[in-house]
Amino acid sequence: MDVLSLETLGRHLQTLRQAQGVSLSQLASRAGIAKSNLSRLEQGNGNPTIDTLWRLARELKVPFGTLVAPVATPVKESGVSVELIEQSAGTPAVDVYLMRLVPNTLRQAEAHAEGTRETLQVIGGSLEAGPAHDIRHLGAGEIHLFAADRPHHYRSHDSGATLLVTIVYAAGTRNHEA
Amino acid sequence: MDVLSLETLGRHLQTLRQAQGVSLSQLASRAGIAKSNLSRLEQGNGNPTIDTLWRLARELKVPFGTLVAPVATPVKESGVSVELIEQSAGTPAVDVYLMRLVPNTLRQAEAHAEGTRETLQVIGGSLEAGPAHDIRHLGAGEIHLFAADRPHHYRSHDSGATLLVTIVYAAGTRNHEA
DNA sequence: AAAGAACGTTCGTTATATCGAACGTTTTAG
DNA sequence: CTAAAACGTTCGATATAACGAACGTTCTTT
Repeated sequence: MDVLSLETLGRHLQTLRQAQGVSLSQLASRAGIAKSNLSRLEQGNGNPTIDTLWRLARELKVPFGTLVAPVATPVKESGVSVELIEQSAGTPAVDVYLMRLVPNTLRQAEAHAEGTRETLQVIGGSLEAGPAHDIRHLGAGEIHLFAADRPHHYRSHDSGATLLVTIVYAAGTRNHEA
Repeated sequence: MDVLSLETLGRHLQTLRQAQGVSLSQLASRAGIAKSNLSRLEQGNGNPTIDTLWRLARELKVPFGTLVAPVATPVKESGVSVELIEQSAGTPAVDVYLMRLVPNTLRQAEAHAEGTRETLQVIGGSLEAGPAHDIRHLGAGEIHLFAADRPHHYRSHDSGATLLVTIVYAAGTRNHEA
C-alpha cells in the first residue's frame, strides 16, 4: 500500500478529532479501541481494519466515505488526479470521473473504443481540452461534448481546473481491449 | 462490529466482481492479495484491512466509499437520494450532485436564485425532468440544460434513474434562497 | 475417456493489528 | 508544593488477517 496515503489518513484522523475537541484517550475509549492503536494510526503507521475505521467514523460523527475521502482512490500522475464517481452497466454504459489538474498541467488521453463520446463540464478553474480537431477553452460551468475515439488532451492554465468527465460507450465497447 | 455489514460488504464485493466478469482468482491476483483472503471476504467473514480494501477498490474501479458503504449512500427515504460530489466557490460557483431515483418516483425542486442554470446528465436508467415549460425525456448518456430559477421536477420510470446534477449559480447567488 | 487448466474452498503457518500495562509528561486539584 | 488525574507514547502478549499449499470440482482440450 501507499505509505503516503496512510500518513494522510493519520493526519486527517487527528485533524477531525481535534476539531471535535476530544482527546485521543477519550476517542479511543468511546470508540471501543485501545488508545495505543489509535495513537499508532494517527502517527501514520499501521493499516487499520475496517472495523476499527468504522468505530472511529461513527464516534467522529462523519460518514465513512468522508473519513477516507481525502485520500480516496489516488490515481495520481503528475499533477492530475482522477476519481471514479459512478459507473453504470446499462445501455449505453456510462462512467463518470472527477478530474483535478493543478495549474499548467497537461494530461494526454488515449483514444477510446470507436463511437465513445465524452462530456466535460468544468466545476472550477479553467482549461482547454478535446481531440486535436475540436479543442475548446472552458471556464466554470461550461460544457464540451466530443468524440473520444481519438487521442485527446486536457490542459489547465494558471488557475488549475476541476471538472467532471463523463464517458458514454457505444454499445458493448466498455471492455474491449486491444 | 456489525456482522450484517460484513455480510453486505461480502455480497457487494462478489456482485461487483461478477458484474465485471472476472473470476475470484483473477481479481485476487491482480489486486495482489491471496485468493483465500478474497474468498473469505466474499463469504462475509473476516475484517479486512484498509490496505486490502484499497487494492480491491482500485482493481474493481470503484471509489472506496462505494465499496464499503454500499447500502449507506443509496438512501431510500422517499425513493430519492442526493449526494454532494463537489463544490466550487469560483466564478461562477458550481455544485455537483449525484442523484438516484428508485423506479416511478417524483422529486419536486423549488426555484433557485434568478439566473441559476442546471445541467442533468443521465448515467443509468431514464427519467423525464425539467421546468414546466421545458420537460424532456432522457436516457443514459443524454444531457438536459435548463434555467433553474423556476420550480422543476425529476420523474423516474420503471427502470429508475441515476444522474449527475450540476448547478451553476449566477454571480454571487449561491446562498440566495427563494 | 483421460489430461489439463481454472475455478472456489479449506487449512496450517506467518505476519501483524489490536490489546493492556507501564511509562514519562503535562494539567488539574487540594 | 505535593497528589492525583489525564494526556499521548512505547512495548510485550495475544488475537487474527493474510498468505500459500493442497484439495475436490467443473470445464475445456485432445
